[in-house]
Amino acid sequence: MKVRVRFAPSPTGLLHIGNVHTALFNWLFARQRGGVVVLRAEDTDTERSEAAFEEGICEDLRWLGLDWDEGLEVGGEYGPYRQSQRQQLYEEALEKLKAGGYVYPCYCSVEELEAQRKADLAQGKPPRYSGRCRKLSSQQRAAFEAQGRKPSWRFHIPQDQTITFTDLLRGEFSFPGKEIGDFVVVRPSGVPTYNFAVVVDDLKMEISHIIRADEHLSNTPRQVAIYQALGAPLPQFAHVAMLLGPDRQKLSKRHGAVSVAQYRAQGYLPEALMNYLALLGWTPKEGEILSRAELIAQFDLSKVATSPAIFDQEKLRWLSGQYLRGADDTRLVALAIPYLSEAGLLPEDKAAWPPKEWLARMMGLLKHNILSLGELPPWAKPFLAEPSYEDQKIAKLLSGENAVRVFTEFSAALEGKAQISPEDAAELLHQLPGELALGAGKVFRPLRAALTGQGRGPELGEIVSLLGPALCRARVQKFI
RNA sequence: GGCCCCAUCGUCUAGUGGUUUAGGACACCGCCCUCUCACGGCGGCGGCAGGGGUUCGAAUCCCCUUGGGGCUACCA
Repeated sequence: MKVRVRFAPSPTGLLHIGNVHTALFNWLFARQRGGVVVLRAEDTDTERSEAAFEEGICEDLRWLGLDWDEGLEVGGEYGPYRQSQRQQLYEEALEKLKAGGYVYPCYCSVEELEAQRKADLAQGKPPRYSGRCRKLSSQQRAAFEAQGRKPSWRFHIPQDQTITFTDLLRGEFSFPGKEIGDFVVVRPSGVPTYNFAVVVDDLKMEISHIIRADEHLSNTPRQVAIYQALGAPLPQFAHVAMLLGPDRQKLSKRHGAVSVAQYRAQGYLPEALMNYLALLGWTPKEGEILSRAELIAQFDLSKVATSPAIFDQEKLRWLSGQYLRGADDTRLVALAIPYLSEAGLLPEDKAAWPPKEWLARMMGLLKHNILSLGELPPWAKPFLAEPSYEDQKIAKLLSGENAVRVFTEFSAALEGKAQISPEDAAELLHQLPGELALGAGKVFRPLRAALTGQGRGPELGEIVSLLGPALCRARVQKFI
């Protein structure tokens, strides 16, 4: 069987980390099986759907490296790929359901239904639709129509029917029809509801495997009933566990950053995010830090966990650091530029920027100090701008009793040099304590303070080499 | 309220009846490296939710309880 999976976000907001988690599993599965990934927009919620959100979602998916073969922006033979443009298909499907006697018009207003629902709940009764419009005579229907009421269409589930299906991860399911009330399939406006549209789309698009979060598990029998009414075979279902926040509630805005865009903005590498997401609910046979290709090769849908996982920012940060350290320095320069510019550390005129190779050396050092690019600016400041010396501890180091001697000796040692390698700089530095008859800390700490205005950072020898003898002397001489 | 799903260190998890003094990773703590903070290396702390069964033997199988989550919408 040809593997066709789909990712079907609703464009009502930014790409959510929980959604992208299941999107990733779909993608890994399809890529591994040589299948097709379809991207479609579920925009039947016309109130909240926006074109801008759709574009943002596509952009974030691409950034993450989750490409798709068919659907939004790329087209394909099964289009259109936006539910709002598939009205014709839903109407045809509805006609089939009408012809088969599976649906009936319901004239209840939203207010009436809401009141009934509240009343049921208050009495401790299950809030299920009473089914009263099913028994309407044609005269009664005509009367409602005469009042100008437009009906919604409800799918009837016989009380004695049992709906069964198999989940790839969880086995057999069997739901008695009496647990499921008659549900709306098409609104009075003619717009289909999710449960109906999703089935029509998955069917028409010949989706073979529906891999989604388990919040959809309880809705699956409704969808199965529609498949059956339409005389269609069932796809394979796989309900993976959903992502939770630290408080074990469904991951939401309350938990801080929950959109891909936010992690992107904070300067996480896409491969780090992908790797981390893959580790949530699935464990590789070997290793943890895996490239895209390794993830695809090792992924095993049947081994995906059914218990929910908490999204742990700390581990993401660690992974991000791992990827940063392993990243190519030239690439890091390109990625860092927006953050450096934003912080005012690069002139607007590109011609005035330090050479790319020099910036690459800088990134080669600083990548060991950060976990995301967003943390870069403070560390980069001494290299791209004049350090500030306001910090009390720094000021103390600069005015320490031996500081002037250290600075004088250091400056003299660099005199006449146009440049110096990290190794030579380290060598030169290590001779200073002996020459001055001082402890190493008494020499290096004030020097670091004068050169960077900070008490921490890369190795001093590296700093001296990168800054160059002239700048180093100038910074130190201010305090002599 | 009804139905469904889930349950191993704080977190992600390995584990599918004996090979387990329950393994790894993050976080945390300590030590080493060192001019500092990191990075890196080494070590430590820490868990089978509870109760019944089944079995010669249970983290692993069954039941109950508890806890968490989801669905029950003219949201998706």
